[in-house]
Amino acid sequence: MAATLHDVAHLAGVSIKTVSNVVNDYPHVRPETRHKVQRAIDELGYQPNATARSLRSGRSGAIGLVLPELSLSYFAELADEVIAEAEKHGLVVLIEKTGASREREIAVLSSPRMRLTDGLIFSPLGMGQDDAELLAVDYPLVLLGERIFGSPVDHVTMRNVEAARAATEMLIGLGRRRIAVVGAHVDEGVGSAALRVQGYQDALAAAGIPFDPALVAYTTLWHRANGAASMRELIDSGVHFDAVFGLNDALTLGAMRVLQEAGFRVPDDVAVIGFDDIEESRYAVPSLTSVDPGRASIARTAVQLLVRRIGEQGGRPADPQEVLVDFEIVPRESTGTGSLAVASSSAATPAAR
Amino acid sequence: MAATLHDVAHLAGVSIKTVSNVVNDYPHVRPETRHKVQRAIDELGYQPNATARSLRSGRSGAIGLVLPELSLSYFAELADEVIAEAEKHGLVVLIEKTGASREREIAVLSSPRMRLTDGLIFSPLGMGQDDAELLAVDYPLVLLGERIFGSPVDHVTMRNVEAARAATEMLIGLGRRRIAVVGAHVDEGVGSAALRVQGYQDALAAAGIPFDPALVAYTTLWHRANGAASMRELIDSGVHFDAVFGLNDALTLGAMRVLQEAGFRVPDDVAVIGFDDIEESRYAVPSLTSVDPGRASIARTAVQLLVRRIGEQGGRPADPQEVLVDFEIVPRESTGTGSLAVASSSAATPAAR
DNA sequence: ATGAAAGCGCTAACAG
DNA sequence: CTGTTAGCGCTTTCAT
Repeated sequence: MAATLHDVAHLAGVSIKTVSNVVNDYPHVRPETRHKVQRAIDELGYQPNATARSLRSGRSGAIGLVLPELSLSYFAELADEVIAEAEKHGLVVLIEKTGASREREIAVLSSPRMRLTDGLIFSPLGMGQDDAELLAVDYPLVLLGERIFGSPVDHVTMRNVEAARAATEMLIGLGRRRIAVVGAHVDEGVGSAALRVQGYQDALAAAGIPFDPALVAYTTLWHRANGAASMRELIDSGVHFDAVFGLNDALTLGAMRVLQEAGFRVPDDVAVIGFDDIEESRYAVPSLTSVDPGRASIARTAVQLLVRRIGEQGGRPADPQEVLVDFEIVPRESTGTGSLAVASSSAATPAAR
Repeated sequence: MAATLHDVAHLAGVSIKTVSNVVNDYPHVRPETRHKVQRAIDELGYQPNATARSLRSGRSGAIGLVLPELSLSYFAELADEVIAEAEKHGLVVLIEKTGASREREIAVLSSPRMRLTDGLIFSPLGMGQDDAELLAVDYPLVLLGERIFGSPVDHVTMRNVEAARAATEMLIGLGRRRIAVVGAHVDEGVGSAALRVQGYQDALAAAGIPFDPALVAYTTLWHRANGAASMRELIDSGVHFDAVFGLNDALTLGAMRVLQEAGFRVPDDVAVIGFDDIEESRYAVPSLTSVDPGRASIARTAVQLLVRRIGEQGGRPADPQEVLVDFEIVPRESTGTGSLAVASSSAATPAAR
């Protein structure tokens, strides 16, 4: 049986309040007493009971992170950064995955299991704008992503339209005119796909390039397999294109794979750019140019906003904030613009064998 | 303020015990009463307070998963499967990352923050055999990985030696004799690296191929960058090789990238096989043959063992179990043995442009 | 079938 | 500076 405050107090010959004071670094404790208590603590291997503490204080020291799936690199990397930032605030992270299902997302929002956290960072993929009011929960919540805007909670998101436009402009700047898009979603007014396609169209329009619907490949999910399948369809359709803008990196890597398999040279025949800048893209063959949407900054900001909300005393809560983080294009080989930085060897002797 | 049992009891005109009975599906409640209570619950939007429940019952319904890093695909995919399995048991997963630091790992083991969980699935990378006794904690713990054996806790691990041997034998079966290894660790008696190198050597010995230390590339971490750097060194060293066994996939993908950059054809000049079978390997160019060490099975077994431990009543605890899961080699293009399954198009018209 | 009451281990007034 | 005491919201004997 684990030791309690009582046990320590008893052993040290003081009251539990004093022990509590020592444990919580309350300033006004005589050094002598503190010492005595500390010894008892060490002797018994006392560890405060987090649950009891939490019940009493109303804080658990844990925040929840709700994601579609961890095996999608973007989310895994995001989770890593959320955990790192949470740790700086003394918080631990409970991860719940929804598989991008609207029902699961809604269920998690009202799940009592999550009552064990002080607040949630919520990244939906199934819910849409119409579900905005469901976000008005009675605990601190920070929304991520592009599914819902104008909700009553803090929201951290990226500049999808601008970033997609910049990516497309880069391809145009390379002289490409037949730019395919992989990963569009059918009938979706909002969400990452719609916004990024919007940016793509904006760029075309600004450059006076007509939009050709035949160049748009639709998928449901954004996994590698979907990108591969889309590209296959695109190629089979016989449509001509000289560049590809993939709406996320996983998708794009799958597409690029099929592209090469089909005999296209990247970037010579087809220039390729992705979105997310996951680590893998740096090591693909060829390395994939991508848009870093500001993932690290999103994670940091989300945790900070959540911590602020959690810390809000009963008073008047601050107005919900919408934070847009900055993006950046990371040029690599797939657009022929990258340095060979990653894998260049100072004296790479191709070593014929 | 959230409603409590009292509020509900008051509104329904019953005692809190009755409400509790309803909430917990206690059988002996009159349907009529149950109904009345349910209405009060709905009306108030009552949600049981997980913390209070946890304090009273001694169970939080959360388990901890301690990993080196989520952005390593192997661990992200493992985490995904642990979460899925935990959910089947009604458990939620708290993830803590250690960055593979021994100090952090040891700290987490005794961290009161983790007292908020009912048990831990612990995957160390920094701790070693000498730290085995530190695992004798007073809460349910399931060990993963190959850093520590014979500890006093349940342990789920893979057949490293056999799997590595099988991988090497596959390369030998392809007629390769100069097989390089990427990712070995210096001075390590135990751990994944040592075991897998062992399997590699066993295979060589069994085939009568002399072991050439010049073919072993050492790294510290197993990230893509390390594999890339190692391969660069190997190539620069001028040593001749016709196959590569990478001790994990990330590493191997980095190595394969550099290999191709340096002008080697895979698998013609150099056959490549990895270890872990992460999703990405299916979409690499060429797709990477890999050893699936039984990740899904490890996740499932670990959760099940932990759940069993958590459920153990005060009585005599079961003896610690060591579970070895089965592995499987997944042949793909990098060894010239793979089907084109992933990306083959039934009618792939290479579409000259 | 339901109610009363005693804590789980801790924090936070409030005394002293 | 330290002790006493009252709960946080819930589960759980023990009665009734």
